[in-house]
Amino acid sequence: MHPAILIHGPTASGKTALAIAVARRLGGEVINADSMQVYRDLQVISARPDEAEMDGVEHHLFGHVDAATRYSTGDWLEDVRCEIKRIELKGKRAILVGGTGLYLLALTQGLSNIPPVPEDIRADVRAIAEAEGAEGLRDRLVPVDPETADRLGTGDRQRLSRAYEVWLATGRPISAFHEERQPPVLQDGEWIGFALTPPRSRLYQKIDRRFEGMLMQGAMDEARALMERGLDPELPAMKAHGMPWLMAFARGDISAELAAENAKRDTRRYAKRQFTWIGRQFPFWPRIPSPEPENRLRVIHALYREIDSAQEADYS
RNA sequence: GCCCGGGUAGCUCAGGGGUAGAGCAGCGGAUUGAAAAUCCGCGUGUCGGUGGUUCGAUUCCGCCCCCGGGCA
Repeated sequence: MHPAILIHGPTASGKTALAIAVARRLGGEVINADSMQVYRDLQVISARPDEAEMDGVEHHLFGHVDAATRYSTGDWLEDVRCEIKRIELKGKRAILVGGTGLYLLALTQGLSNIPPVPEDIRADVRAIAEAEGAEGLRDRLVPVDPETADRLGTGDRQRLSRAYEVWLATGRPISAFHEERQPPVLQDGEWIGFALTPPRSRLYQKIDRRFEGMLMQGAMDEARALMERGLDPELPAMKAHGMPWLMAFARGDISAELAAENAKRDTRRYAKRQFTWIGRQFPFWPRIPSPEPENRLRVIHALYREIDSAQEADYS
C-alpha cells in the first residue's frame, strides 16, 4: 500500500487547494478531516470545496452528515477507516486534509475503546451541568474518578461531563479507558503528515477576507436556512464559526458589522489554538511555512516520494 | 499665523513628581467520541520629540513636530 498523506494546518491556510493539487499530481483521492465540513448544511460557512474546486478529484466525507446529528471523533474514525480501505483497494493514495487536530491524532495514535453512552444518561448529565455547573459535575466525579477530576481544569464542563457520563454508563473511570488505546487506523509507516504554518499576520488577513467572501457567496442564506430547521443550538453544526453571530443578526439582535467582526475574531482565535496544537501534538510533522502553492507542492512531492519508493522496495 | 483641545499598549481611553493602568484586540498553554467545542494563564509600553527645573520628569516649564476644532 501507498502511505497516506495527511495535511493539517490552521483554518484558511490553503489546505483544501493543496490537497487537490497533491491528489492530481500523485493520483489520489481526498478524505475530509474537518469536523465542520462533514455537515451537509454548512457548505459556505465551513468553506467546503464545491464541484469546480474539486477539479475532478474524488472527495469523501464532505457534507455527508445532517446538521441534526451529533457527529463525533469516533464516528469519523469509523467512516475514515472504510474510505481508506476503499482507496487502498483501488491502488490509489489517500490524502487526508482538515483542521481538526483531534481527528488526525486519533487516526494516527488510536482512540480508547469506550462503549457508547446511552442518550438518557447523556441527557441526565447535561441537566446536572445546566443546574449545578462545573462545580456540581466535579463534586460527583471526585469520589468515582479522582484522577480525571484532578487532571481536568476546574471549569471544563465538557470534559467533566464526558468523564462523569462514562462512569455512569460503564462503572469504570474514563482514565482507566484512556490507558488502553486501540491500535490506530494508520500505523507508523503507513502515513506522513504535513503541517502548513504560514505567517500569522498574513493568515489573519486571509481569514478576514475569506469571511467577507463567504457573505458574498450566501453565508447569510445558509444561516437562515439552518435557523429555520429549529435545531438545538447546542448541536456541533450550530457552533460553526460565524453561525451563532449570523443567526443573531438574522433575529435582529446585533448589527451586521458586529456579527462579521465577531465571526472573524472567533476564527482568528481558533487559528491560534490550531498553531498551538501543531506545535505540541504534532511536533515532528514536517512544517511548510511557505504560502506559495508551488513551493508547498514541491515539498510534499519530494518528501513523499522518498518514503513511498522506500516502501515499494520493501515489498520487492 | 493666532487661540483652544489632544498626542500614554495594536485600538479606544484613564491616570499622575518616585519609570504606568482598564476594556477590546492580542499572546502562551491544555486537549482521548461536542474539538470550528471546552477550559487555564499573561499587560505586551522610548507615556510625540527635545531642552530645562528637580535627588528623581511620562507627570511641571520652554521650544519643536503631529492630529482635531475655532478665529483669521
